[in-house]
Amino acid sequence: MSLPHALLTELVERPRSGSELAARFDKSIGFFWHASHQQIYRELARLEEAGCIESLPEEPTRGRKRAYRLLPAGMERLRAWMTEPTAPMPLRDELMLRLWSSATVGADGLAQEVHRRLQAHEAKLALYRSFEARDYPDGPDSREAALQHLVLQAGIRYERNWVEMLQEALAILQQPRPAGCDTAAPAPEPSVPPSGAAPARPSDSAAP
Amino acid sequence: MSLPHALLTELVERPRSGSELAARFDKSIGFFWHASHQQIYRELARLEEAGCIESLPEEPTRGRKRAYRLLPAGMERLRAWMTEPTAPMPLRDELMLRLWSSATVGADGLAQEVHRRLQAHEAKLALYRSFEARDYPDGPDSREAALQHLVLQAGIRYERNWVEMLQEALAILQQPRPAGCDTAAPAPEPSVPPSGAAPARPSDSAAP
DNA sequence: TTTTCCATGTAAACAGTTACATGATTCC
DNA sequence: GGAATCATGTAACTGTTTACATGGAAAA
Repeated sequence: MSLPHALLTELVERPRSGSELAARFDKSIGFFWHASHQQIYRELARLEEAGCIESLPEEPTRGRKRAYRLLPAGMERLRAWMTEPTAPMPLRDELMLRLWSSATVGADGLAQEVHRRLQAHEAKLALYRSFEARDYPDGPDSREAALQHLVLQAGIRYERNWVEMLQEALAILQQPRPAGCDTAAPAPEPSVPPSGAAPARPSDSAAP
Repeated sequence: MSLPHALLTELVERPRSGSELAARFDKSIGFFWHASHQQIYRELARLEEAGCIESLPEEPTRGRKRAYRLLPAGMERLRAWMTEPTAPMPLRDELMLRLWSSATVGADGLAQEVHRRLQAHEAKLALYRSFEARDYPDGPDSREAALQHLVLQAGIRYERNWVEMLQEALAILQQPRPAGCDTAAPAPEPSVPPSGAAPARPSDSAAP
């Protein structure tokens, strides 16, 4: 239930249309929350019906821009939300699952996939760092800027984490084989090791 | 589409029942993929219908344990999945969104919430580290153990990231106010400031 | 036997994704 | 005028969560 509040926050500053909001979700807010335009339009309709926002061009027009303005009820809802408890969002990633599976199933072709993802995360890390260099070049920021800077730094750390992780994963996947295939060539893999072959099964005891 | 493959992976070693699988999702796999027991039972039914697994006690019994065994088709599906491309999972967390919102709406009571989350992540970090100390006490692991160790390390890094982040967030939230009002006192917010007023608005230019 | 807990489910609501549709604007 | 693009939607599907229901086993 975070999307409506993300939208309300964006409307505090000034009225915006769905496409403007969608564009902002690809930039700043997108560091830690993503939303497609379909989600945004649907949520805007809900918020309007709930009396949190109002459409400025009053008649519903398809194809023409339609800005929404924050109403007092929306501001109230936003403030109430700020003090509610949050639940930690668990780490959830398919590539991690595959690395786990590869320990029991075999690592055929996985190095290639890991390498692809590594490149993607490196690119994103570089992008975020360029944002940081451009938008926060000087020392300590004001309180407001510091909070937004912190959010960007979270994105940077997250990507850096992935880069380091995947580099280690590559090292493991390529370790038993000699050199020469660390960037582009897919690592040759042992074809189907027997299922019970893994000597260590820490997962069986990985809880108190 | 990762849940079925997570289940299939768990069934490679030996047949397991729904509750056994659910228990494992709270431990090892839970570091990077979570699933409730409802999801698991539904997915097991699907996998059985698809011929990937088979139920050992053949008649469907409600209330009694029901182990599933991996079938060749399931193993095939698992192997095919290992080479498919993956999409990076974007960072998505509600507390980050609130930190962002607090820059424009005000930070009332947020420090309290940040502190609560900080404690939760510290606890989880300590738990994961204890797993690591117990399950991987000695030096370098075998290839299989190294992969599973890496997954645990990813969880550790993820939690450590959060701890560092939230500590900084606390420092920011408590910095400008001398004392006493960092958790309860309302921050006066500019009621609809003119759009260009903020000194730093990196979000407006945070894209190439 | 009654209670309690465990294991297996069912049902409904919601969030998010994908594919597609339509009206307006702009550019040639 | 026609094509391309932008802005706003609709519809269907999948995945996830929440709440509840039921049968069996074990314990009191």
